[in-house]
Amino acid sequence: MAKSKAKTQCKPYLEGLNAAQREAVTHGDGPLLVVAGAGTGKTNTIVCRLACLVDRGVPAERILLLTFTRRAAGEMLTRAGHMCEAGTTAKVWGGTFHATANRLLRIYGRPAGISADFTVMDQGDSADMMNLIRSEMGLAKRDRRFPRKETLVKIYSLTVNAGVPLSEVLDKHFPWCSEDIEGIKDIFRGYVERKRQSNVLDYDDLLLFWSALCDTPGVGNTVADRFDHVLVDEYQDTNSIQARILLGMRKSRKNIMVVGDDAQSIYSFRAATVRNILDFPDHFPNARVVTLEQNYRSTQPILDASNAVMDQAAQRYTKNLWSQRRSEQKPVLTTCVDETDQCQVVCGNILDHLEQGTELMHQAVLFRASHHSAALEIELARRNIPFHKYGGLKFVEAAHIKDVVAFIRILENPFDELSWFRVLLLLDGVGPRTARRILSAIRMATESSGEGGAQVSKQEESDEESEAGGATIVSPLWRLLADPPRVPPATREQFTGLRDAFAECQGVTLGDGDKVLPQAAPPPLPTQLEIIRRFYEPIFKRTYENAPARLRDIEQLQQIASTSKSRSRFVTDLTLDPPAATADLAGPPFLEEDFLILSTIHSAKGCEWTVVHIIHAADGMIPSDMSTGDEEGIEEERRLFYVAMTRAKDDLYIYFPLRYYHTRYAMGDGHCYAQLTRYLPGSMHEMFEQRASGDDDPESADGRSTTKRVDDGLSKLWD
DNA sequence: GGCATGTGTATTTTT
DNA sequence: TACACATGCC
Repeated sequence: MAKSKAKTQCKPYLEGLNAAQREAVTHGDGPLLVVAGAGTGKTNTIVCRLACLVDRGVPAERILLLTFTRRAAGEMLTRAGHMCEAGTTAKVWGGTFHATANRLLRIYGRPAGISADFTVMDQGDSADMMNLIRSEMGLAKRDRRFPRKETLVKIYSLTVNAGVPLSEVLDKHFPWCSEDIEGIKDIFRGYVERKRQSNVLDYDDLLLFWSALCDTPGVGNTVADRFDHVLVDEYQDTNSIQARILLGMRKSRKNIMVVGDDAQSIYSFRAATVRNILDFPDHFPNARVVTLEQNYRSTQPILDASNAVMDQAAQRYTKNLWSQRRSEQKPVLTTCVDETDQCQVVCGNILDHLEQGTELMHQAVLFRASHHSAALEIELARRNIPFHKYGGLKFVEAAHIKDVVAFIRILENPFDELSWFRVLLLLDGVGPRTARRILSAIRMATESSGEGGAQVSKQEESDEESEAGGATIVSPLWRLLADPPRVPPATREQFTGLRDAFAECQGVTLGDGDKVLPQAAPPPLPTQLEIIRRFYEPIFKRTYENAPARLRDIEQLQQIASTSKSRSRFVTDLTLDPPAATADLAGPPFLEEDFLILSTIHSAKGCEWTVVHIIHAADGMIPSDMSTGDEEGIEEERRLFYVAMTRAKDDLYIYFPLRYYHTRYAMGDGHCYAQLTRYLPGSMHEMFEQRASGDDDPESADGRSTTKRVDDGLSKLWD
C-alpha cells in the first residue's frame, strides 16, 4: 500500500472512474455495499475492483464472484483480465450461486451427506417427480381437483427459498390450495425422500446444502476460508437463503462487496427480496455504503422518462439518475392499430436504424412474456431479418432432448429414478405400471403396493460394483445388464436393444446368459450419444410429428456434447447453464453475422443496446394480468418496465397496440380495446414524441408520415 | 395395463 | 390454442 500517488493514478483500473466508483474500487477490507442505479457503471466497478484486488496481491483463486448468469461472470472476468497481467484472473471462482454451490458441494459435500456424483434436476424434473408421487398417493383422482405439478413445484420452491412456513405461503400466494395442505405436505415429504434416494439435488437443494455446509463444523470453516474476497452482483435479486449463505461464508473474514439496485428488483417470484440490500448494513456492521447516480448509458430524455415512471412508485427509491448525455430526441411512444400493425412499425423502425448505421445486434426488442414476440418472429422471418431470442422455453426443455439426456443421466448417476422412468416409458408396451415393476426388479424403487419394502440405501448398493475396462458399473444399471427383469413379449426386442445400448456406452458386452464381459474403456461422450441416438431414433420417429426438425435439435445436442469437458460437466451444464438463445429461425444461419436481439425483459437484465423497442406496452401485458392482484405485484411490474426503459442508450421506442383480438379462447372476430400501460399516465406524455401508425383516415396527421414513407422508399432505390 | 380419444382449463418471469 | 388429465376401448 506504500505506493506513491502518482503510481496509483496510472493503474488501468482507475482510469476514467468518477469519485464514487473509485471509492468502491479502492475500498480496502471489510464489507462494502454499492447501491448502483441503472447504467451507472456497476459492472465496470466490479470489474475494476476485481483487477484492483488481484493487483493488490490477492490470489485469484481466493476470490469468489457471484453473478446472476454464468455469461455475466465470464464477461467480467475477461474484462478484468485485460487490466491485469495476462492470465492472473483466470483462476477467479465465478458463476451463479447455483453453479458455485454445485462446484463446492462436489468437492466438500461429503461431510454434509452429499456424494460427489449427484446429478442436478431442473424445474421440469421436479414437476415430473412431484407428479409421480402425486399419482402414487392417489391424490390425482379424488373428486376435488388437486394442485397440478407445476403449481406444486412453485409452492415448494417458494416455501423453501423464502424460508416461510407452508401454511403462510399457501394463504398468501396460493389461497385456492389452502384446503389441500395435508396432501401437499405428504407430497413434499415424499419428494424430499425420493430425491435423496435418487442421489439428485434440485435447484433449491443446491442453495440449502451450501448453506448447511457453511454451518457444518470443520468443513464449514474450510469452505469459508477458501476465499479472501466475495463479490456479489445483482444483490437485489437474491433471496434469504442466499443472504444466509453469504453470512455463513463471511463468519470470520468480512471482506464482501455486494452491488445492487433496489429499483431493479424483479425476481420476487423466486423469493428474491430487497430486504437483503436494505438489511446489509445490519448483517455486516460497519459496512461502507457507496451510491452511484451518474448514468453513462442513456440520454437525458430517456432518463427523464424512466425516472418519471419510478417517481410514481408507492415506495421511494434511493437514487435519482442523471446523465451528461444531452439529446433532442425524446423517447417515441407509438400507438398502433393492432398487433399486426405493431409488427410492421417495429420492423420498419429497425430497418431505418439499420440503414442509419445501427447494426441489428445493437438493437433489441423487449417484451413481458416470451410468447409476446410470436407474431413479430413470423414477420421477421418473412422479411429475412435474422434474430436471436433470449428467454422463454429453452431447447433443453423439449421432450425429445430430455429423452436423450435421460439416457446420459442414468449412465452418470444410475440412481436417478426419474431418468429411468422416462427412458422405460419410451419402450412400446411399457406404461407406468410396468416401468415401476422393472425399476423394482433392478431395485431402483419399491413396488407401490409394498409397505416400506426393501428400501436399499445407496451406500449398501455401491458395494456391488464390478470393474470393467477401468469403468465402474454400479448396481441398478449393472443389474439391468446382468440380471434383466422380465418384460411383456411385445417389449422384448426393444428391451434388448436398450440393454445393448447401455452396455456399449459402458464399454462392456453382454455374453451368453447375460454375462457382462469387460471389453474396453467406455467410449467418449460423443460416441455414447451416437449409440443412444441409434437406439432412440426409430422410437422417436414414431412418437413425434415433426421428426426432421427435432432431429436437428438432437444433432445440436451432439454438437454441444462434443465440446464438453466431461460427461459430468455436460449433464450439469445443461441444467445449470443451458444454451440461452434459440438459434435464429430467419435467414441462412451461417451467412448472417449480424442479428437482432429479442428478449424477455427479465433476460435483458444487465444488458444495454443503442436502440430499444418495447412492444405490447398495454395494461394486461405490462403489467401482466397475472400480477395485478396485489400492490406488491403491480410495483414489481413497474420496476420491470423501468428496467426495460433503462436498457436504451440512444433511442427508446415504446409501442402500444390499440386493439387486441381475442381469438385465443373463442371463435369469431371479437376484439377489445386496450389501455396504454398504467405506468405512462397522461401527465407523462409530453416526455415522449407521440406517433400513431396505420391510420386508414387520410385526413389524419398521419398523412405526412405516409408521404415520408413513400419518399423514403423511393430514396432507398437510389441513395 | 397400455393406448387412443375426448374433455376441460389455464394462460409470466428463471436458476 | 395447446396441453394435461379422464375415460373407455383393446
